[in-house]
Amino acid sequence: MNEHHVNDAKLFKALCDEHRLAILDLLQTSEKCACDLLENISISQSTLSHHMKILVESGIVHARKDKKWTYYSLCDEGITLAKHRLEDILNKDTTAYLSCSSKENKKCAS
Amino acid sequence: MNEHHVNDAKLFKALCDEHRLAILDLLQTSEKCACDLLENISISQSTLSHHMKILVESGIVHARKDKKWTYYSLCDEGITLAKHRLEDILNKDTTAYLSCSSKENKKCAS
DNA sequence: TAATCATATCGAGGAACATCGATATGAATG
DNA sequence: CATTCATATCGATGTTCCTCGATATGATTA
Repeated sequence: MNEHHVNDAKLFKALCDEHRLAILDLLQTSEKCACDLLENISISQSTLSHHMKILVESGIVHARKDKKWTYYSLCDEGITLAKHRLEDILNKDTTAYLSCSSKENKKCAS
Repeated sequence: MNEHHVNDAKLFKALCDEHRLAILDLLQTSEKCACDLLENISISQSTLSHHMKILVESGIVHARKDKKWTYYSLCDEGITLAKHRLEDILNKDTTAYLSCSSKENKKCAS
């Protein structure tokens, strides 16, 4: 299994949960602390903390600690990377070198 | 919970598995039938069929039946949609109207 | 320094998912 | 028309993930 695919799968797993998408939505306008997010999403505090960890580890969100609070914001670098990875995965290769597999024992004529 | 987030989560779930990413990689150069894909990925036939169903239902991949074979290819419309959804989710809102929540009982000064 | 507040971590329960072998379906072939 | 081939579906199993309450941590406040 290609290691890139494993890493890309991890990246997109951060976007697989509806609560995490809602959190990203809230972060679009500005940096927010955990208590701000918690006020707007119907999940427990421990669950929010779990989701924030996944978002931060994906590189899409940045965490900043100040006094008692942790502030979260969208991270430009992670976002750019995610977009590029999606481009690579979904862009058709227009320089295709073969129209089908090169195996000789193929029974399938595509 | 916002219905858009539920739908977007479904879309990105299609990209969450390393085998599905490997399949998309194989489809970049050209349309492939299931047996072509099976030759290049170390999973069982029933598992491949399961993954293809998820990819097709996500709209990213198109399936075409001809005689005994099913041919799969990247679907331009689904790909465009996926890119747009990622843009919407990850693009910072530069027309932000508020720097923080408007709740009055906030204890957090962000 | 005891109490309170914001957040993180832990452990458990349950749901969703990937995987497989067995089997079904439906088309081609001898 | 029985067999083979390509793919889909089913049912079971193990793993991953979301969720929660309880608790830990670490900073602020009375």
